[in-house]
Amino acid sequence: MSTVRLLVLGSILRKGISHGYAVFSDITSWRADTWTNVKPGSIYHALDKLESQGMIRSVNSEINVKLGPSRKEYAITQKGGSEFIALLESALVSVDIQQLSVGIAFMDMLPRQRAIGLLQQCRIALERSIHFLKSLPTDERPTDPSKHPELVGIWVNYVENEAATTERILVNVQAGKYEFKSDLLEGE
Amino acid sequence: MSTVRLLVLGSILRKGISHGYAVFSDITSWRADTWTNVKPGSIYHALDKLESQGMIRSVNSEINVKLGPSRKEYAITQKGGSEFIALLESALVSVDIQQLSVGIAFMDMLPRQRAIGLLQQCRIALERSIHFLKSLPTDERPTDPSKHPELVGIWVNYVENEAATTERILVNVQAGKYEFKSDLLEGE
DNA sequence: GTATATCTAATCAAATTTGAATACCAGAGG
DNA sequence: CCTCTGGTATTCAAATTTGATTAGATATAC
Repeated sequence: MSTVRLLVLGSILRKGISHGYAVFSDITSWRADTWTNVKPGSIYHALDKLESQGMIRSVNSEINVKLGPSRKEYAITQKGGSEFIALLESALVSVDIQQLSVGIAFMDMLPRQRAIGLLQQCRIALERSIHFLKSLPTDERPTDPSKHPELVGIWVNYVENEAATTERILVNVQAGKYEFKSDLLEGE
Repeated sequence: MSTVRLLVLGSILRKGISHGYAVFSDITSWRADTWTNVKPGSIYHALDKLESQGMIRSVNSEINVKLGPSRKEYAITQKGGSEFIALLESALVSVDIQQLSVGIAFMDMLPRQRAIGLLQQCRIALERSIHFLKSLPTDERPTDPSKHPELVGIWVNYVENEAATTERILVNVQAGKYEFKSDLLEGE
């Protein structure tokens, strides 16, 4: 699963009503040179797809009429809301750093406890992955690339680093850092 | 650029003559649960494309006739050899860990000095990336996801880790570790 | 000896992504 | 007022990737 749908739904949700170009500039402004190399084409495709699936519906808030050619504006439907949550939850347990990142970006849309639970699951998955990677045989004069010590090393490092990062976030979230949607309802 | 072409060319080069399924099992056996989630379809597509571009040509070494349905076998052409080198060099300077990994897997097909040069370039690019990421503003109560400290943190960590890994490999390669194609010609 | 699982090998339609192109509008400079 | 530049907004064809399916051959188990 790529992150485009999640990014698009999240971006629209944050704004209430949005359109392709706004989603695009949102997303690219969030870029860190590294993650999210999402191209405009993918976004418009995702929008069409999401609309045809009833996840978003087009609205026309004539409010924002200004600048340049006309836009198609969208809002999230109920179904789209559920889809967003589903995608978000699966991103937050992902071992893939791109997905995990997007999950972190939107984790505050979940109840804090739920986010904690998912991050813990993620931790466990990462541990398993480390264990697996460390079990791979290596060879200083590898017959095939898979046995190259540096190659295995890269991935052990990568996953260990991600595990540490996840752990740190988990600790912060558990300690009450950052504002979660749920905090507003119960706390205060 | 994805890594499929590089992986396919590299796999065929290592074997001399190969076919789709062999490339596929090669690649998946090299998997580390993490990288290279390359599906069969992509490989066969890449093979067709590479053949139509004259990078590989089909041969039939009736030598390996055994087991299961019949295969289409391929060998690398001169043009394909150059393409392989080009892809390999660009992978070795990539900041993307998937690409860098594949680059490491095949770096021994370059002269040692060339690999060192490319890894140094990669190091520099990573430093620049770290510098950029660290310059991004963050906010404990972020208005948009890009300012989330954890999100920026993930990427700083990720790139720093990759820089450290690259440095380590560089040191090893400079110290004469691993066998490079070029070593056989000059050394000994 | 015969069903059945498993490994080998490839294909294909559908979905997605890429990259380039198009078009609209506003402001700046001559 | 006219043209050029740059930001806004979307579209589209072509390329690639995905996921499921097909299918041959061999081994296994009954």
